[in-house]
Amino acid sequence: MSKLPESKEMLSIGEQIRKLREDQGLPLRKVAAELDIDQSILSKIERGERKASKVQIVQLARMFKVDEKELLINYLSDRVLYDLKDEIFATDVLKVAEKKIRYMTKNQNGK
Amino acid sequence: MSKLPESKEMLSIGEQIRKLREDQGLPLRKVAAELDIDQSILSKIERGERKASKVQIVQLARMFKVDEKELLINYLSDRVLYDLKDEIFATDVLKVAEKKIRYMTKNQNGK
DNA sequence: TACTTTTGGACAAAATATGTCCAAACTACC
DNA sequence: GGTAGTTTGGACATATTTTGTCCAAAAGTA
Repeated sequence: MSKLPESKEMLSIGEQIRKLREDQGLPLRKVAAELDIDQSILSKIERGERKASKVQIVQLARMFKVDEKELLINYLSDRVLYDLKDEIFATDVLKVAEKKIRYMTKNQNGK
Repeated sequence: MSKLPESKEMLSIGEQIRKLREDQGLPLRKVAAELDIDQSILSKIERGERKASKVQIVQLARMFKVDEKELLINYLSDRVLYDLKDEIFATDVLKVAEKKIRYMTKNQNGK
C-alpha cells in the first residue's frame, strides 16, 4: 500500500538517494565503494536508519550528476526535522528560526 | 558598543537565561545548584559556549516562572540555527523543512 | 539451486557531549 | 589596598553518540 510521495521534493533524502541509485541500475556495493563505506551503511542511509555525512551527500550529487544544492537542502531539512521530530512546537520553532535568520542577516550579526 | 537586541524574542537562549537570572538577582552558584550542575557550566550556557539540555530549560522555566513553551521555542530555534550556521542555504533549508512538516501533518506521515 | 543484492546485528574506534574541580580574573565595597 | 563574593577558563574524566567493519541471514532473480 504505502507509496512514495509524488513530488521528488517530498522524498526523504534516503528515498531520493535510493531512487537515484536504482534509476542508474547500480547496486549498493558499487555506490558504497565510491563513498568508501560498507554497503550495509549505505543501505541503512537509504532507509533512514543512519545519517549520511555532508561530504557523502556532495559525493553522491556528483556521482549521480544532480544539483548539489538541491540534494544538500533535502539532506539538511531532513536533519532539522529529525531533531524536531518529538517536539509539539516544531512549526513554531521553524518560524522563530526564520525570524532570527532574517534578523541576523539584517544586522550582520554573525556571532 | 555591542548591545542586546531590543525584543526579548531576539535574545539567544543564553542571553535570555542570563537576563532572567540577573533580573532576580541570583548568582550562578544558586541557579546552578538547582539544576544540579557546576556553576561554570551554567556560565558557559549563558554565554553560548555550551548547550543546555531540554530538561534544564524546563527546570529554568519553572524556576523563573516563565512560559515553558516560549523558552523551549527559543532554545530549540537556537539549536536549529546552530546546526545551520555554516550553511549558505540556511533559509532555503528552513523553508523546505516547513513544507515537509505541512506535508507530513496533512498526510499523517509520522514515519 | 546458484548467484547477486540487500538487510540486520554484534562489535570497535573515534568524535562529541556533559560534567567536576580548581585557580585566575573580575566586581563591589569598606 | 584588602577582602569577599561572583564569574570565567581550562585541564581532566566519563558517558553517549556517531560512524564504521564484518559477516551471516534474508530476499530477489535467473
